[in-house]
Amino acid sequence: MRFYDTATAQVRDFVPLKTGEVSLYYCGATVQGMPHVGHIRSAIVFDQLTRWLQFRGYRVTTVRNVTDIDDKILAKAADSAGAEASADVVPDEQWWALAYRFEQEFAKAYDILGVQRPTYEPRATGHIPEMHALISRLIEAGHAYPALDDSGDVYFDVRSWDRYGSLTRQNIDDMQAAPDAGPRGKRDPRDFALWKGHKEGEPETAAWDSPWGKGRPGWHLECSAMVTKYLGPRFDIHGGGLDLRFPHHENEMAQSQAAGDGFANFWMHNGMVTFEGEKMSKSIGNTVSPSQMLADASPRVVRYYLGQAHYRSVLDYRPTSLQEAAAAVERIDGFINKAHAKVYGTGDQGFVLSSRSMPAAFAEAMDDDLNVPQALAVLHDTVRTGNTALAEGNTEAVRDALHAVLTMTMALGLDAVQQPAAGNSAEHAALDTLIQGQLRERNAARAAKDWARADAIRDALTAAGIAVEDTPDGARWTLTDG
RNA sequence: GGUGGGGUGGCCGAGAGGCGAGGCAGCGGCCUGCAAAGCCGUAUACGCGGGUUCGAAUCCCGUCCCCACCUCCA
Repeated sequence: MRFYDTATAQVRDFVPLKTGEVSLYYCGATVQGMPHVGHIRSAIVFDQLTRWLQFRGYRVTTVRNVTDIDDKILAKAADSAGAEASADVVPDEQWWALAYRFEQEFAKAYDILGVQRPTYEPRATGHIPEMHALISRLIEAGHAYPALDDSGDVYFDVRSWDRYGSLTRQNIDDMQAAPDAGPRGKRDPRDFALWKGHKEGEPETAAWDSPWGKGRPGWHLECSAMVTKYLGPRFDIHGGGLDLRFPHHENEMAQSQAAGDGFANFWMHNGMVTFEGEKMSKSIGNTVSPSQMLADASPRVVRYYLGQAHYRSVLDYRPTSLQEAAAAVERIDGFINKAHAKVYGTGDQGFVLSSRSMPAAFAEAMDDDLNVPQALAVLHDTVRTGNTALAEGNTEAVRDALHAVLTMTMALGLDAVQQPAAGNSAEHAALDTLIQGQLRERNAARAAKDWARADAIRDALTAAGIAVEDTPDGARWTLTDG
């Protein structure tokens, strides 16, 4: 198994630090607003990674943080005072209530799209003591200092750490300084805040006591403190969006290593979702939310769409994208349904993920830096083989293809999405009874070569949203919707 | 200015020296009473200009364009 490691800029063999176990940390959301599809892609990518590692037999410990305190959360909560209620504004909302409200929106989207819950999902505000400890270590080691003014901030001393910039292979002196950084009591404009002193006007609830005065944590520090707490000073993989490479991940790495922690063995970054060629982001305002996508497509289709490209490539969203994904998913599902009926009849057959049913080419693709597009090509090839077997009535071959297809969809997490209620419900059974009656009548008409009557019955069913297909084993019906 | 990543057929999207991944759409055919679904076939694809090689989308040189990061951002 090998992955691309951002820190070394190459694909390297992946060997876990502890045999049989993998520790994975990936950056979750700053819960300052509604999730958009870019956030969700990242979660799906690392979910695919987690599932694949699990499929390969590793015990995976996954940590995804929630940044529940930051400038924007405080600003938005402040803005909500006396504001009109709207889609994502609750008047007079406390910052912590706002953060939790959006945290739940993210959780909802993750759940619907089948993103496994991480082993731990720590919130920044719950780890203040760990952060203080890390800051103290850095100050003692001479890599951090309290602000030279009276802001109460504590900064990381970039010049004191000669490996600063190594993650992104940048030279400090070549970097552009922040536009309006100002002196702010820093030794170097690129020094970043580990601890932010409490400011006039900020709520008291957003300030914690510390050896350096009241304040709140800096963003980069949170992650370092939380990774170490849950995964130890050295762990296997640190993930996140490509946009977090700098400064966020660079700073995390600098402060943790300067404090003496080994930190991540691999850095994995997912590509951005763009909309008409431009990065989807809250600041540009060109975002598409998961709920918008889910209004047009089933969760399975959305999951397929967001997970189909290679994780490191840009995924450009276009209006027709979901329809194309839907057609591909229908092709897969059409085979699964027909094959299932052929092999197991109407009875439910529990299916267990098994490496024996996994085509070698699929596994090789996944092992090779998670090459999902190539793995999907294998999946589609298997569907074709299965469809041919179905047409030939070769039940053995249909069963093999079905098992292979189910295994692959499970490995990709496509089976984990919440499906619309169907299948075994009483409603479905009632509907089936009624439709079977119609189909019997249609069959009688067909036997009598009364095509007009046969087609009228089919047209009526079609109009009701029920598609009829004639197969070698008789007519089948499916709901057109979704 | 610095650092990364790209430009592949109508669209999406893999590959990275030698039988044209896969999906979507299109066209032709098979199947069908007709459909649907499925299957088969079908494309002078690799930004541009040079070069290396028996052979280049893949390597080298040059060149144009795009995106991301350097400021909160998955």
